[in-house]
Amino acid sequence: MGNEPLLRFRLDRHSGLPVYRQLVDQVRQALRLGILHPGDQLPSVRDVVEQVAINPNTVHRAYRELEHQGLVEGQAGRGTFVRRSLPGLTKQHDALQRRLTAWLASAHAAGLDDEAIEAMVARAKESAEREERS
Amino acid sequence: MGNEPLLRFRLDRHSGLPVYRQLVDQVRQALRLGILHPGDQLPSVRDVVEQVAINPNTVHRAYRELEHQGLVEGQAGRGTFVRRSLPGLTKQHDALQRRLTAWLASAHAAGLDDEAIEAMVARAKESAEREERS
Amino acid sequence: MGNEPLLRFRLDRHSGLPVYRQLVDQVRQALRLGILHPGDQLPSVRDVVEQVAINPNTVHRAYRELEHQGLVEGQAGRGTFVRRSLPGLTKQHDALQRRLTAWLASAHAAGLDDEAIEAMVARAKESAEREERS
Amino acid sequence: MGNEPLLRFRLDRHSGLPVYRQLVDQVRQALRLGILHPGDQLPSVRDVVEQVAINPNTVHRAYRELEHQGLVEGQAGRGTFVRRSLPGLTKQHDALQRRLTAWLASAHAAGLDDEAIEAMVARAKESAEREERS
DNA sequence: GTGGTCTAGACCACA
DNA sequence: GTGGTCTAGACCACC
Repeated sequence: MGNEPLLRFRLDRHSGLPVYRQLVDQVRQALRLGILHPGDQLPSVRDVVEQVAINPNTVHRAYRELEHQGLVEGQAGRGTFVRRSLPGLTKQHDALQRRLTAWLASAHAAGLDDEAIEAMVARAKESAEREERS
Repeated sequence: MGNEPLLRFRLDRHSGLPVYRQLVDQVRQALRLGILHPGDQLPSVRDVVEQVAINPNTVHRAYRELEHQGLVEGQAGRGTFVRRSLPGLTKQHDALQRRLTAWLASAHAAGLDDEAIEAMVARAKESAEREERS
Repeated sequence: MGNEPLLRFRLDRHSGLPVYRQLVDQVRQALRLGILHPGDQLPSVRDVVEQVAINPNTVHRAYRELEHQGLVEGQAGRGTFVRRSLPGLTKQHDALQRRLTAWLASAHAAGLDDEAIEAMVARAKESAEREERS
Repeated sequence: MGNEPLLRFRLDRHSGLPVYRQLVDQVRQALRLGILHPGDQLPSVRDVVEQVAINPNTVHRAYRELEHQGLVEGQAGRGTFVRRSLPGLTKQHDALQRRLTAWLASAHAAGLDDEAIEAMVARAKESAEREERS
């Protein structure tokens, strides 16, 4: 039976973020989004290696980092398993998600590229911080 | 005249992004947002070093990269100046910016932290990509 | 000036303990014994490599582990530095140390080898635990 | 007959020592302490598996190692039996054992935790070695 | 099969 | 010079 993995990793080689860090972030995100739950098994190191064509050590590095964060536990000979979750996004946040997705569509429609969108997000965050301090 | 610099750099030591890359990104963003225009002077290497406590070489490296991208020009003994701008955010985009800022405020109000917001943005982008492919 | 390192590592290849773990333990012990203090620099990765003839990655692994434990901080281009110490052995414990050293001498005098001494220590610990539970 | 096993294994998952090695060490220690004698039967693989929740292969591996050391002999279908003992701790060493146990109690009373005690033991051993060399 | 450790060596970012 | 990331590949412990 082709056990489909719960999680598929995607690497962005140009992001400047270390690969192991991208893996860590994606697992954390999956925990947040409720894609992974305590007890679930992460894709095996060898699976990930096949998926994204990186070195086993790099995957291992990422999984070790997650283990340090207490999110995951590697069990020799069995696999790597989720230990705890992260404060997640529940149904209450669906409306927010929809609004954001709609916003993104508008932004694309207005001809904005990825970097421009990044710039907007950054600017919005700065505004928010200024609000907070005041 | 107490020349206030047009641009203030902000480093995030935990982002995983190389420092020089954060500098480059922030200059590009400033060009997009219309904070910097052709002819404007970038903060001097010494200014930056004072601001963010990094090594001058790292600043040089970032400015060199921007020069390589044709965005900026170093003039020996005078400083580094903007040569051209980037497809920017015009007034037509103000509405978008406002909507996004409002969205962020709602998200914060809903108790979402930075990582959760990141997760939502990532998810929205994925939705957008799926749309595109279909 | 031949800056003498504060710490010299010693490996036991037959102990069964992973090398990186031996390094971690020795740094922790040095913190406990007051050999290392906050602000002190650990021997550079390359120094350790020369000292004990292991791979840089292994040293790096150990230092990263210590960093995760919050004991140490790696600063790119500068070195690795102690951040905080561990509840240490003060002068109040000198008497205990002397008694133990004397005991060890007696044990050796009685012809006990290392494994026998280990066995005694293990047995003493078990006695102590039994006491505790009762 | 409810044969109580002479030996109960205890695993420390965080010690860094391989499990099979912990088993081997504990058998050797039992031989030294006179808990096991030639002719005695080791706990069956199944017993051990129940006790400490590990894979039978790992127990086999440990027993094989002990057999290789000539300490133990596996008899197909019957069990694994002690062949010879190790230079042990006789009554002459009881005094030493008592002194050590007393020392440990003092150390605990002084508020030292396990790692601190380890540090003291390590330090005492170093002192002993220095003595020897001189 | 799984994860874990170690080696060898390249290249990058930073001071 | 420093630490940090990644690759390639061997071998071990465990299920």
